[in-house]
Amino acid sequence: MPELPEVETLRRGLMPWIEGQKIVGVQLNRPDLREPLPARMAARLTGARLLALRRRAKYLLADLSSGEVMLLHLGMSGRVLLSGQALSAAPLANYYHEHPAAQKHDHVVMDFENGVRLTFNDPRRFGLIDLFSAGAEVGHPRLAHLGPEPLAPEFDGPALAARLKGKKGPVKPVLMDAGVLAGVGNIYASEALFRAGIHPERAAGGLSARECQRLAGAIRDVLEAALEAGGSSLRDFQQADGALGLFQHRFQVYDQEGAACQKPRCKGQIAKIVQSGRASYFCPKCQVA
DNA sequence: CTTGGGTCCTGTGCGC
DNA sequence: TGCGCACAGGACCCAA
Repeated sequence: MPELPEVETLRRGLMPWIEGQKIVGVQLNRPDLREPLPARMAARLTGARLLALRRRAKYLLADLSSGEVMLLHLGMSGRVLLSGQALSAAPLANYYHEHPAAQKHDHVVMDFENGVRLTFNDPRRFGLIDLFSAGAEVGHPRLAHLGPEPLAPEFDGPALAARLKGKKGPVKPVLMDAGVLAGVGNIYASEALFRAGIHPERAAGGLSARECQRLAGAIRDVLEAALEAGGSSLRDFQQADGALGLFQHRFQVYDQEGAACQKPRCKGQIAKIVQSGRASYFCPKCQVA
């Protein structure tokens, strides 16, 4: 499910309930996700206090009082569920107040001292959990080679141009390369190119400074719009299953093949192509090759 | 070095 | 209604 806005929405949703809380119990229902779970994971987590919850790209990073950092990635199908009596007073509707019965693919369950329970569910198991000492974060193989954060204040047209320089491949898959730019996935790559009016098959390194300026702005705008939708869904949208971190968002091109282009006065029809094995959506009329 | 393709895994939705 | 297949929001690994 998750791209950067979903992960950030999840981080913001979890933070008030687990930050500063001590982990009092950890239940592991299988030894691995995509990779084996960290050695002695339950013992290493139990008794530690979760000091802060950060995000880098699509990774959540939890700083623990034990001096270790827990890294969590949701993969394609990962979800996090919060439950517990402590949430009864919450102004938020989309939490369980009682612990629900265990579901299929509930792989990791963590209980905090305030009674809040965090459940990680991931059918496809492309998710990842790692645990390492804080000093090992810089240089962690999953984090060391990530590109810049698109929501960081210093990310702008020239910064994007520098990342795309010399890249001969089509811009859409290049945008999805986490080493080029962190956190932009298949949905928002298409959405951003549409907003910027740039064809997904354009050579990444061939974009003009002006186009890079437009594209950088479009990436930031679409991510922020999704974040805003996530934030409001968190407050207002009650999900049937209580799952946190997902929200309905109206995409302008993603999964909209055949729909009318939403740009004013454009009579185009959204098209779908496959690039590097992933679906890309665009308007052939206003995104010129 | 880049780039494209295969791979991990389960669930869902579509066409027949 | 059942069955088989294509495809799904990520990201690594490897061959060319």
